[in-house]
Amino acid sequence: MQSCTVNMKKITIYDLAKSLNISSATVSRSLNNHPSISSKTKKKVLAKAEEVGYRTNKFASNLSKQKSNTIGVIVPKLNSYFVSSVLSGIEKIANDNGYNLIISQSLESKDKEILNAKTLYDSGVDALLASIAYETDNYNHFMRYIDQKIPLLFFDRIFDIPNCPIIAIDNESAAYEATKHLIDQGCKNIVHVGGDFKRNVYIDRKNGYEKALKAHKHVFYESNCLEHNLKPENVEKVIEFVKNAKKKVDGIFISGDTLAAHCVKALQNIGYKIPKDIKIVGFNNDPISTVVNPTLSTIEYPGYKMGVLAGQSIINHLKGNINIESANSIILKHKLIIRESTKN
Amino acid sequence: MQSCTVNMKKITIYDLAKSLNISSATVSRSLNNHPSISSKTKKKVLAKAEEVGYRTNKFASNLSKQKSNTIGVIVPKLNSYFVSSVLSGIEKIANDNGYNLIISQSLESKDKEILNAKTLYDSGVDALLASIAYETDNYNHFMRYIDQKIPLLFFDRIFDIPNCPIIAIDNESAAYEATKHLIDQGCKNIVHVGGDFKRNVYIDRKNGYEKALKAHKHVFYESNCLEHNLKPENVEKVIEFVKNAKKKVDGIFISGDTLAAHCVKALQNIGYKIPKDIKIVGFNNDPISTVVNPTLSTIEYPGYKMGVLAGQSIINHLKGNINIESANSIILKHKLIIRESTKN
DNA sequence: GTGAAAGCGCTAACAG
DNA sequence: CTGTTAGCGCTTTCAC
Repeated sequence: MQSCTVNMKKITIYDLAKSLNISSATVSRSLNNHPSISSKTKKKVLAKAEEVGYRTNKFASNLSKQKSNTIGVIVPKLNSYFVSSVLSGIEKIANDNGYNLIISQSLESKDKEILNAKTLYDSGVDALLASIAYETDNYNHFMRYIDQKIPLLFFDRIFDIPNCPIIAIDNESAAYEATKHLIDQGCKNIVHVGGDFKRNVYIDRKNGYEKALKAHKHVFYESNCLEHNLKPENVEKVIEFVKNAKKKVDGIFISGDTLAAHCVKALQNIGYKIPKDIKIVGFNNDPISTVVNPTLSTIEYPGYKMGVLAGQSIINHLKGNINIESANSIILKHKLIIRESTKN
Repeated sequence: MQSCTVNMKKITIYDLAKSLNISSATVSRSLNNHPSISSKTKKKVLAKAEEVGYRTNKFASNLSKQKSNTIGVIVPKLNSYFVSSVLSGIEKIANDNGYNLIISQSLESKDKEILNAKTLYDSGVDALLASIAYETDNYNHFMRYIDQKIPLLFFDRIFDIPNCPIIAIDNESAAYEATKHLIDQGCKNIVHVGGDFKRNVYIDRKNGYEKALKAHKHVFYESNCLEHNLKPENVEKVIEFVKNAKKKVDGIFISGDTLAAHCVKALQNIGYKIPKDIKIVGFNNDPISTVVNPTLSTIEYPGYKMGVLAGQSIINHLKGNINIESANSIILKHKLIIRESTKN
């Protein structure tokens, strides 16, 4: 590796062409491994390029080719265990396939999401992967992608747009299993704490909770469903609810491990025994769930895998391996993990 | 918001120019809010642009302007609480200032980091923010940025390159404080578990640990320093060490909360009382540290803030507000947070 | 197998 | 205040 200490001007294919006494077209073709170039010239060009440290100018190339080798990603927020697992998977696949990732976060704001979608469009991303914000209630801002036939895939927090692939888990049946597990363990009055019930993820889970109750001859009370942003700061709301409940709460299904873990601690602080008095199931299988005492029963939520599949799926689209019209929905398997917080 | 269902061709400034009977230059200037255009024409152009759904082509613009409004980021790995906090901060600032972020992860591999650095360079990032991989042992692959005067900033895992700004915390004194705290609490034989001691972050902490011991008349043993990748899977190594230690271990300073939390649990499982038998201090103030029982004393490590500052610093450079030659190092304040795991 | 030349869409120096 | 024009660096069609 030569360390180039001279502050050299950026060199172009013309420079290469000149110093080799060939045309810039030949240089370009050689660099792109075009079949109709003799391997001799190719070698010559490559060697020279290496020698002088030539690096292609992607703007020019993209402008000319009208594609960017870049995939845009919009997530609700970056600093979440689940999201960063997904991103890690996406990045792995993208990178392995020579794609760059432009990542932006909506911070759960619809306006920011709209802006992000615009910016990424302007940036000429070849495809967009999105997981939508709490606030977002329509998909107008994504129509541009669809109109321009830019592959668009939603993961986790999804919209059901015709012909638009999605990757998610079956939140409803996951919630059903979680709730059923609590029922099986003998819980008589199970409370559900979920995120914004406008979002597919959370309304699906609520529905699963409801179905499980009804399927097992429990009464479903709307009032037993707490809508909550799932941040640990708000653990008090849950605690208050439990304390003030007319009928003793003996089971809680919470749509997030971090909050669940904090609930465990907070409930213990005011004298409840977990799992004896109250059994708790979380969601996500965050690392936190194995550390809290008692360890937390939860739903395994395959973030990294979701990212990998999202990446592969969109890249397949881009490479034309899959007919983009045949929108495929991928539903990943979840898994109920039973730990101490629901033991009998 | 009009939903354009027709699959329209992408429109350019020439289209706008033609339909308004003005020159493309005027359109361009209007779009960029150039001072020397009458607000009347500006309005006209903007209106038309909005009407027909014009979006600027960044490749052309970037090619012409030789800048991309894009900042590259290389992190060791995406799925870490600390990293995602930093990224969240960077993204916030970048987005507020109209910059895109291209994010890539080295997965702690030197080769991948080199490749990422190349790719981002090719992608024409205006600046690069990097936190280096475990494996990386030289900065040749960053020289290109320096040669081309592309602002380069290291955060957290840093290299000391002349004139290259860094943002980090004072790991040595943080470790010193953590160790001193254990000493103050009466620990007589304190073990240190750190990451790869080649990395500044971890060697600095080790040095801080050593200095604290020596400053307080404790003997420093190299053999009491465990080099470790800090993944919870390897908690056994720590446990084995503690069990087999000739002199009873009564304090552990661990360079990461996740591992520390798992150590707490694992040690409890084999009969140790925390903090009575062994006191433990972690690092990072991850959410996990407040959930483990006993809660974990740790060093607060301001990830989000680090990201914000990294973003601001690099954007200031880019905007020319700060002389790029005056490389400024920002050392963020850390804070020892005392919780139950070190109580007496 | 290689070269010439016309773009890709936008910017900016220069002219008016 | 606005228009003309020459690039930015690469790709690609059409010739040879």
